Amino acid sequence: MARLPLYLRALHGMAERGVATVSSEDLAVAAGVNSAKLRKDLSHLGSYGTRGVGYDVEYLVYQISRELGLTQDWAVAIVGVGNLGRALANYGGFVSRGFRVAALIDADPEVVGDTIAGLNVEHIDALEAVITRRGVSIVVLATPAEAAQAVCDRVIAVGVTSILNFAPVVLSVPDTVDVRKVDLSIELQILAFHEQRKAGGPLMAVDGQ
Amino acid sequence: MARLPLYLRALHGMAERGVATVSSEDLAVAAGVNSAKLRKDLSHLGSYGTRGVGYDVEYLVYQISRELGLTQDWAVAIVGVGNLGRALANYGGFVSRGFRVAALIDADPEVVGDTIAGLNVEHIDALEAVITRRGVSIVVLATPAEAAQAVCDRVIAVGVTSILNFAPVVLSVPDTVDVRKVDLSIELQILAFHEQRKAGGPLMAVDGQ
DNA sequence: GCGACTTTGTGCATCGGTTCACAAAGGGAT
DNA sequence: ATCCCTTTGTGAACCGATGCACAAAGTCGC
Repeated sequence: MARLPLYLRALHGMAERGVATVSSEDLAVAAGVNSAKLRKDLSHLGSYGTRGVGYDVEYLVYQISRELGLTQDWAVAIVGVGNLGRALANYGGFVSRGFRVAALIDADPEVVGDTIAGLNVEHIDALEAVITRRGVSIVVLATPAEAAQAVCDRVIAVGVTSILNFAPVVLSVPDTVDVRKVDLSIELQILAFHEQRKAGGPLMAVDGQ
Repeated sequence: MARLPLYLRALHGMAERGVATVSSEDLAVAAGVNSAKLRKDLSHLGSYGTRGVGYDVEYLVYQISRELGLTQDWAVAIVGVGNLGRALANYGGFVSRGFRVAALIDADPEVVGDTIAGLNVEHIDALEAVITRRGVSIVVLATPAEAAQAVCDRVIAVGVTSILNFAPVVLSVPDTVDVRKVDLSIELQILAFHEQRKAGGPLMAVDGQ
């Protein structure tokens, strides 16, 4: 389920604060979900709590981490080292959760060779070689929209099946490949939509007759 | 609906390529959705196509833009000018869709006073004043997790009701306020989860007995 | 050891969204 | 003008997710 990372984050916070045991109700509040939903998620995942007590925080952290595959180390390549790619390379949230930025790749000769976040930026020509050699299994696309599909095709050709796409295009991929999309501009547009609703809905413009 | 921005992007591309009219089927493919869903979305929004022909691209662009509120100019403030905040400030995708970055705000005296993307970074003490004076209606939170809730409370207090949150925390807000969350680390965790599934599911570890 | 209380796990009803499939509507050719 | 072909708009079945409510299970105090 897509909510497990949310639970995991809440649990990590509790573990740090020394909480040993937590009820579904409390955890649900911390994660911002319904408690029945949370219990169903956890039961579906096979983990057991103790009736009358709750869930053991440590044990649950371990179970969810294992389910999510965070007990292993994932090598991530970031393609496209513009402003966004740079920010991602420096983002601390990746490392802390079992993800390791293993390669930075760009097409701009101006950028290739630079050192960012301790990594050497490599040329797009070496894309396939770098991915294969470093065992990269997840690729982050932070390229311009025009370049995204081509890069996508190339990384799929060398066996990558998980892609996080920041480029504002709909990637076409075989259905053996998972793509997750983050489009910053779309998020803002959705907010603007709701904001406008609050302000009284779309104006009653005299439409084309 | 949350899919309107997707349609809009596809339509913009078509308009640029000189396409005058488009069928629900073609547009659905371009946006990566089912054609019946698309037709239902569009009909629900009140726009009309022509049976036997399809939709007029220009007209549809206008209708959707109006529905999303993109005919007006939205002032956005970015709070937290770290790597991510900087990337967002420089991101071209905002401006091109009716969003204007009207303010950059940070707490770090080292950063305050810098000019980024043509804007002066202002101090967090001036948060309320800046938001009010510049007519900011959407706030982007790119602060560390610890600071997010406090900033959130302050901007809500001066009337902001739309927040785009990049900080990895669950914000607690009154339900008159819309919050959209983008958590980069969670996206990667979901990919890792699927990736692991493909590789044969969680290992059959000898669990705690 | 026993009873009252707490909390999990889940059956069931519900709900919203998705998809299918088709009738109604319009365009174009003859 | 009429017929056929294309495409929309939507009724209805379907599906998964959600939330309620409760029985089963286990703890804690006495």
